[in-house]
Amino acid sequence: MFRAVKTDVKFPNQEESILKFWKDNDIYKKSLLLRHGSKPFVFFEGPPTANGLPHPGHCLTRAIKDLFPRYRTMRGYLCNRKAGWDTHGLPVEVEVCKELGIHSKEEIEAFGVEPFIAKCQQSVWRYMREWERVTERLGFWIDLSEAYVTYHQSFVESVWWSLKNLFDRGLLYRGHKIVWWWAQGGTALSSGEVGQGYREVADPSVYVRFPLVDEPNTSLVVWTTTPWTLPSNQFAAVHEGIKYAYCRDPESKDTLIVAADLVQTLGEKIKRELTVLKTVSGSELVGRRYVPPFDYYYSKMGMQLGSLLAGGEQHTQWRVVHADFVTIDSGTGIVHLAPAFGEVDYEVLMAQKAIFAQGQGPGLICAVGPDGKFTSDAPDYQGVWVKDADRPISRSLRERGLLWHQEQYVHDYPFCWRASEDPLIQYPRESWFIRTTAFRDAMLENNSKIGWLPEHIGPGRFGNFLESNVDWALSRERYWGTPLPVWVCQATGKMESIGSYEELLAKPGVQGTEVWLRAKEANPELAEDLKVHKPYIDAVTYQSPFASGARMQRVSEVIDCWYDSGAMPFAQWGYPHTGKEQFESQFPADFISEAIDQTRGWFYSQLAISTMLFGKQPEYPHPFKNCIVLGLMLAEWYESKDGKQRFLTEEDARGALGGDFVQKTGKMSKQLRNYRSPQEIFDRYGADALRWYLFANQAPWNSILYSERAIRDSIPEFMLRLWNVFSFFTIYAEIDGFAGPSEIQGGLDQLDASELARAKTYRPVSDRSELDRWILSELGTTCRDVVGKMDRYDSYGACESLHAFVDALSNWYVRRNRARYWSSDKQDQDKLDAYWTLYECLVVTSKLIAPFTPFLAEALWGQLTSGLAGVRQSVHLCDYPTGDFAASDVLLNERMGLLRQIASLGRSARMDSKLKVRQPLSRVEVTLASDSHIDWLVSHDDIVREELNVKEIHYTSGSSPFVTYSVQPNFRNLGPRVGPLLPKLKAALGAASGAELMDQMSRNGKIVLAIDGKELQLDGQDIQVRLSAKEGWAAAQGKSCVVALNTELTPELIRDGIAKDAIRLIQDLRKRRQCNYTDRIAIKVFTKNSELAQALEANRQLIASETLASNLDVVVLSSESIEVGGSPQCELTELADEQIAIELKVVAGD
RNA sequence: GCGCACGUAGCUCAGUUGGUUAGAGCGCGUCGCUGAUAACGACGAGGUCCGUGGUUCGAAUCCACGCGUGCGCACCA
Repeated sequence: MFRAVKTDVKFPNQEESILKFWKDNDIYKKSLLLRHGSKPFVFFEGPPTANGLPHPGHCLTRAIKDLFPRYRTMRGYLCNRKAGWDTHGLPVEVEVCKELGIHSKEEIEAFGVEPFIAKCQQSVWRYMREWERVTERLGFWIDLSEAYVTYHQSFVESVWWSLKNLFDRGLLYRGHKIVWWWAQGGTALSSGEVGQGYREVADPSVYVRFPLVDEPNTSLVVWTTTPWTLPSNQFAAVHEGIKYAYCRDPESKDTLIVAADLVQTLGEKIKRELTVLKTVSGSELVGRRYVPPFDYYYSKMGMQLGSLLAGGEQHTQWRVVHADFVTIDSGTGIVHLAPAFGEVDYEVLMAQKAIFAQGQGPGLICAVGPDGKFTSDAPDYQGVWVKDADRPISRSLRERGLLWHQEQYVHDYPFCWRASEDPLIQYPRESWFIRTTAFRDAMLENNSKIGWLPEHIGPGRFGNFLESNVDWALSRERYWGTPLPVWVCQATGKMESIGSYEELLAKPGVQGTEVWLRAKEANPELAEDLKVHKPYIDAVTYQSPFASGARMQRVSEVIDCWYDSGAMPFAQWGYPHTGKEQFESQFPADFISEAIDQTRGWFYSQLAISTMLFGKQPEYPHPFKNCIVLGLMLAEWYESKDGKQRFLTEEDARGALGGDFVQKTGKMSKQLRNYRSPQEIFDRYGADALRWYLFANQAPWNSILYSERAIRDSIPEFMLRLWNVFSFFTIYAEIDGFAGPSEIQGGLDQLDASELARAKTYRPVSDRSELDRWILSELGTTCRDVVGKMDRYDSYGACESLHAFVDALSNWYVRRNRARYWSSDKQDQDKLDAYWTLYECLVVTSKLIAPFTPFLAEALWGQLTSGLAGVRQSVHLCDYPTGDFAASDVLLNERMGLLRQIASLGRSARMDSKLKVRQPLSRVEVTLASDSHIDWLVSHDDIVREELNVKEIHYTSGSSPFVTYSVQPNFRNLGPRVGPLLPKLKAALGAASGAELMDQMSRNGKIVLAIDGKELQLDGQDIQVRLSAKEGWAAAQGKSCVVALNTELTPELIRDGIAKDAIRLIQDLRKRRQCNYTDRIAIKVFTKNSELAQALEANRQLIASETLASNLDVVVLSSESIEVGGSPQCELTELADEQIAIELKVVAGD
């Protein structure tokens, strides 16, 4: 038995109770148990950091991450969902520093590394509760209790294992790298941080002469925007393929060498004509020696020679070298190289070093200290901050005649994002790298096999990123992170890597473990996991295998926390120390999803690590097969026009500013607080509303507006419409005592059609009325469509399908069928068919929407199956409907679509002629372009008659007085065949009489035309016929039909219209008097107009039955007033422009 | 500066391998329905498909250039 539900449902409240139901009954666990042993669908959770509050963007990723696992689970897969938390790294340290009111490394050291990391460890859980609440409230089913945590010992050891693997294969190395250095803060910054701080500035740029050693009065001219790097010059670079010109400058005694193509540009710059003396190719310049502008190093090493590996000797530096990156886009085509202060410069140095015998090549020259000030190497500038040295250096060059030209150069330059006055410099720093460049091709190949959504990410953004791969700078000179598991022999400097804590303890002569033990003793609260962290792990040393008596000591660095996240596919299981089985069954992932900012983050770290560790075992792609790359979520807010009041909600703006405000959109910003907390959305509209909005409004990779109004608006168009259908069903099912599946003998499970078919009153679909067959056919089509789309990860398309179905169900099936539910015979088979059909639609729909709006689905399922023994406890324990239970009838769908179109055109025609639907009309003429569906339409004319309230309907596909025909070529067909003749053909067809052409076609089966003397035969497939309504008719036209109304009103039609109006008035009265649906009433109508009375009398039967009136009196009053005795049951109103009074009395309840 | 994406109605977005009348929802306007009822529905107005040029019988769709927006990369000396 069904209980009527209210239409004013409060979704948020309903969701809260469903959350409780899920929790109390362990539904999520059951959904997994149910699929025990099934084919796995593997999902990886990209770990969020829980040391900040979750924001709306996280809701988007979490909603998508929930959708597909739920769907696959219902499709019969086992989808484990292990949560995870990213817990290491600079963001955590920064957060703790803020709390402590410190920020430099010295201050951290002073505070103490030990208490510092203890604070870090605690801080990562600060917002855990909020995260868990948002996760749960959104309906994101994921196993939070089994979450992996990147600081846990097992995770750390797993990372160690992988690093040891790379180390042993020679892929993890220590090297110098040029990093972005914040000199004032004494630390390198990550590329992300650097990217935050770019700003446009004007820097001095100088053109400097480098005189050649072996060619008197001849100089190279180089250009640089960082004069302060000149004292550290080591090479000048040219490109072998570029032509260089020897030129004479009238104001310079030297002959100058610059790129030939730049001679003119440079001449214009200095406003003097440069005369080209000769040109040489770059390769002829390579190897030439020059005198650098400062002799701090040159004076000592200028003559230094080194032995070449290839034999012979060469000067170690201050030579011209070739470099690929040299272009003539700017400067002079000759590049000053200061390897200490530029990454590409540094690479050149390394390459040069490599051609010399060990120890014979050039070293790195660096006249600047880590504090960004010149060292004693450059005594003239010692202690001067590099940027402050630009000016004196230029002056010195000018004084010595080396400065050929100087100008301002405007460009973007990075500054510290936390101290925005401090420019960053590139600076050499020793750090650890992973040789990812050796795997560039492998990563590209692996990438090419990944199913990216949208597709262009693969070859586009991600592929490009891989193409320009550089070795992964792994180490961080910080505190809170996975310690780099490399121990160094204090005597020989030889190193080895350790793959686990146990392995470490098994080393000979281990010492220092007591540091941890003592700390733990002193503070038993300390998490056991901290023992593999700084500073405890640093204390552990062992006997060196490389030199007797020497100790092995860990290097001081921790690693980039992105490595942690990229290692999660195996580290989440502690693999290979533990969890071998889980790893093997849960790798690679079938599906992951994050926003596009993870391209260089988690997507890359995963792919790189996986490719390096596992190669082609298993086959590519791994570690993930499919990835939905989400767009960024944007904020929407309102502000006053003068911009004084900003970041308001729409409501607040309206309240505070009247209508005088503007809507703004932009990036979400924690600082600006330009978005509302997801919790507010949950409380006001519910999680399903948010989910549906996110899924159904655009393809997931588009950026999406987090708009409260849009979220609210997404409710009525789908969820509420479905709920109203459900409510309709329950109202009548209760009235009629429709038993539904409770009458079924034997076991019930998922209420599939086969189970329902066992009910006595359930008839085969083929025996039911056409509308029933139609909606079930649409249902089957929808199931297949949704499944096909979801299998392709097209959630947006699936929502479209679901939306269209709910629309058809609500706005056609239910609307056209209402009368069937009102029939007084409770056992009427047609009525029972209607119930069963609607019931089945609702049951299947609740399953279909379960992954999308899990709460609404659960609410529907719960009430549709209430009291049924044996039925699955939750819709999420059901199998997803695939549509194979009902043969879908494409022809029927098409025909019903046409019928709906005809109804719509009819309404349009009525609108045009201002004839409301309640006024019956005598006749409708429908003219169709083709006769293929006419017989069917004729057999269904009752539907259209009722829908359009007309007495008669007439279909034709032949000539019609309401319609003109025009014939057009079928371009798709004829295009390839007649090509260039098409425009003329089109014109010819247009010029001819449409009716005549159609005549010809029906007589001969073809049309023959001569175009440009060429005869063309067109058959039925080659033309398309268009209809249009002739002027002067109340008609409306669609693509393939025209609907025309006979607008003539006879007295009888007018009477019928009056009756319809009367019915409506009485119904309205019933409602206002709060009659029950089943109450019988007695009606008295008072009027002075006898024609009106006649109209009512003539339709007495109809009015009485429609309004459940057991008595209908029409009283014609002759007196002046129709106000009758002030009876409380009597009401004054208007009917057909006449005043009347209606008295309504309830006679009996049902 | 380079790369990737995007640019379609007032707003948010769809638009299949190019096919000649470009769609949806919201908003707006008009109206209807009234036994789902503080719900619902219909109809309508509204478009130089960013611009220019090209390919083609035919371009929102393909190509080139430009403009604008977003994101990423980058002192390419």
